[in-house]
Amino acid sequence: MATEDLVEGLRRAGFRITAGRRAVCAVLSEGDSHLRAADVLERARAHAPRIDQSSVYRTLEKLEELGYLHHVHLGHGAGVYHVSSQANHQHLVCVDCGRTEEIASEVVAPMLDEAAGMAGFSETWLHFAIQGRCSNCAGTRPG
Amino acid sequence: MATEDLVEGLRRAGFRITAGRRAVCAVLSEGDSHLRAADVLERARAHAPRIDQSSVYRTLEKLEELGYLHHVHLGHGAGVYHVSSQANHQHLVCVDCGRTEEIASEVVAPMLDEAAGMAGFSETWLHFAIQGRCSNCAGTRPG
DNA sequence: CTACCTGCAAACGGTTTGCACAGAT
DNA sequence: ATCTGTGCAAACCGTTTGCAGGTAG
Repeated sequence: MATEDLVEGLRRAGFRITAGRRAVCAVLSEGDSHLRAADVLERARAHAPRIDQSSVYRTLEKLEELGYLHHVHLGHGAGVYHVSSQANHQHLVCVDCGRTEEIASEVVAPMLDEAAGMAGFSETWLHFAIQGRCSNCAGTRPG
Repeated sequence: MATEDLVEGLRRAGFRITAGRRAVCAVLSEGDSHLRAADVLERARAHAPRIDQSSVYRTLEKLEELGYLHHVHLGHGAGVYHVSSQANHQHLVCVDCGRTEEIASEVVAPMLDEAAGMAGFSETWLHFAIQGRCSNCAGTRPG
């Protein structure tokens, strides 16, 4: 998604366009997944040097409310942000070493939708974390 | 799982058995899922009034290392603890209201195992969170 | 001009850690 | 007697909030 699409989305929702907001949009449009708020802050400062973390959080929150963005807490640390249009995928997180692998959506989406539907849920985020033990760590510990 | 099983597990692993550790084990053996550390603390104080949160965390950590316990961060707040033998299930978490529904494992386990296996993961935790929008909240927001 | 937005700093909730003492072995 | 575990308090991380001043509209 292009910077201007995000900016325009904010504008249309009645929000003012500031240097900081534009910077956050620019960072998100770079295409990287799994950005933590701190990453967004760091990169946004390349465009808007005086931007503060609070502004980053506030902008991310607004973009998320508008549906341009999701965030998940993959492990036990900071949440990671995704622009919504990026290819859907799931995460496998190794509980031992923290390594994460992605699984393409097609593998799990149909089952997820069905399971969610049974409970009356809709608009399931096809981006979440499954915990497990990766191949490196599987042998090193009793279980 | 009975209190004594957990206590015995700690003992066999070389840990000393204190009133606090026994209290945490007792709480966990009550059978409730989704206990946050703060819940465990509160209930443990019924058995060991002077126990501190730090001891609760330390004991939970040890039980988790021994494989008796898992914990997950279902939403954006505190993590919840499960004793491993409890019936496996997944969680649907509503991103709007926080309501959580459980899905029995059989619905999703086969697919999960397959997906995890493709990435070389094993011992997948069949307990994690899927985010979505519950039936109550689905209509109230553009999306 | 006047809301809205900002940077700053401080509060916050959940968790972890350093310490000196208590207590299990 | 020894050394692990404890309670306490303070640090910590990620996130949120109150505020007075700044700026988009």
